Amino acid sequence: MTQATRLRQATSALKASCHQCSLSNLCLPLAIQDNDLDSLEDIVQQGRIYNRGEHIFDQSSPFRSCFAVKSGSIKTSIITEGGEEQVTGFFMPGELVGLDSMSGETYACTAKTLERTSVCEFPIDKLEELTGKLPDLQHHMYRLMGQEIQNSHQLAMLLSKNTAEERIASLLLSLSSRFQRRRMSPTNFSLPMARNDIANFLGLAVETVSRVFTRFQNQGIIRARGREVELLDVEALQLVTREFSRQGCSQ
Amino acid sequence: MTQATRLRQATSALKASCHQCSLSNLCLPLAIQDNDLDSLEDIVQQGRIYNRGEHIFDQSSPFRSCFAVKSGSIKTSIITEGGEEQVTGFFMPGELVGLDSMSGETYACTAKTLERTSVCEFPIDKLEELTGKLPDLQHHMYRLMGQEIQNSHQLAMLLSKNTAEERIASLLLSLSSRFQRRRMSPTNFSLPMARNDIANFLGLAVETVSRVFTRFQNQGIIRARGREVELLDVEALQLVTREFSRQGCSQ
DNA sequence: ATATCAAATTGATTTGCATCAACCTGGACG
DNA sequence: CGTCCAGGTTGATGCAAATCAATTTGATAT
Repeated sequence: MTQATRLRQATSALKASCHQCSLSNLCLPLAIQDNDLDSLEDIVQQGRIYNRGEHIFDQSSPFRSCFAVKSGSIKTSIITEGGEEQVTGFFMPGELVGLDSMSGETYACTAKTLERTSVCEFPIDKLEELTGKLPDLQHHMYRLMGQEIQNSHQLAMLLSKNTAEERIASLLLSLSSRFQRRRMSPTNFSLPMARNDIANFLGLAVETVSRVFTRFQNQGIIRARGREVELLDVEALQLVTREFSRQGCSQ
Repeated sequence: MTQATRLRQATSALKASCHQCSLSNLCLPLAIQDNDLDSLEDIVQQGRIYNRGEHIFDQSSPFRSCFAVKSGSIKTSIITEGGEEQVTGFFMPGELVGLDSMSGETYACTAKTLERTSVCEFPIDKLEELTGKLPDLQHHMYRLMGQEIQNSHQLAMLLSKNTAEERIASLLLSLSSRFQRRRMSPTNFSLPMARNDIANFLGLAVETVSRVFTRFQNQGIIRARGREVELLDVEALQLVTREFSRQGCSQ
């Protein structure tokens, strides 16, 4: 092993090994032929490990990279001039954070870890260069960004048309399916975020979130103690999310 | 003029002339060097003229193209299983419609004209191919999609944190600045959409929109008669949008 | 002109959730 | 072991906006 190699491995900006990553079927490698994976590995940087509550990047600071969650979880939020916070998303392993910032020279939001979290960093200039060479990767980026727009539209719809119960049921189901895709239990999981974040994300007061949780619990739909949640009746939850529209087209 | 040329010009899929288009400083050409403009013209199709209320594309139908508004205006909306509509955006000349659909094989929303409207059509496969060749164009697409995500986050914030007055003031100011960028009066314009669409977009009841309009009118902030709007006191409007956060950080 | 129908306005009442306030719970730490 | 404090729960009250209901206005056709 040369000194240079040893040095490179010692720096914090280690190359990540997408080849061996367990998330390669969720993350960017998903879009890439095996023989092109090297070129992705060439640009990716292994980020350091963050403790709970640390900032990955801050709103208004220079936009340099997108980040893929490797383990742990992240919340993104916008801070208004008045100091109000609006949580815009929660991100789980394999998901890409920072796409909304592609519109400018600075980050459009702040990304904060919800627990001990590790990430992979994709410097945006190199990523753009690479997507120019790999049509499949470019296509995947478009897909991801399109999906992000849709998610955001879904959130807007939830906020403008649905009751507190419907919003919370939707969030629980969304988390459930995302845990499932990551080969974790879809009915028995630990919420990565605090009630406060849930409330903020869903446009509710903390008290309301709390009340809905206990109401669901009393109805036997879920069992919750702190952040530990068990979905006892998924169908009932799905029913809740559609309650509004069911009334709209009854008879 | 050869017969072939004459024929080509007679078909509905005429090539658009981006070179001569007055929107070239707003639309995709914005991102392209003059000498590359030809390659954009090669893939763009001049769409037909649509009357008010016609559909440009429908949710769940095969996703083929993005559309740039040439004249007129468009609203996009999602229809839920329950038949509920949620307006997700309004689009003015030079703006690109359909970016949210890049995530899948079908359109994620329905695009409907709000008035007599003409569009340019960009077949998505050709557009992707071209963005692979023109880094500036690719960069611009990323920017546009990132902006779309941000817009949607802003909307979510508006819906979850702001009062009816604040939402409507925001919309009026957004329209105002967009008219201004198009060299139309920022204080004197005609709303392209009905009260109903405004209400739906902002998560309000039509009655509330109506009431806020008259309240603003009585306060001398605007003058409105049907769709004709005059902004009499822009500063007051801006103040309304910040009222919430001002209270949050007073003292 | 007049009829017709959708869009918009205005008023009265209800309601879901925010807000205010008090109290619990559990983990960190001296 | 008790203290502290943030995070969470529960209860009482108020309010902004939805809903229900009735007109009015405006556009299009007859």
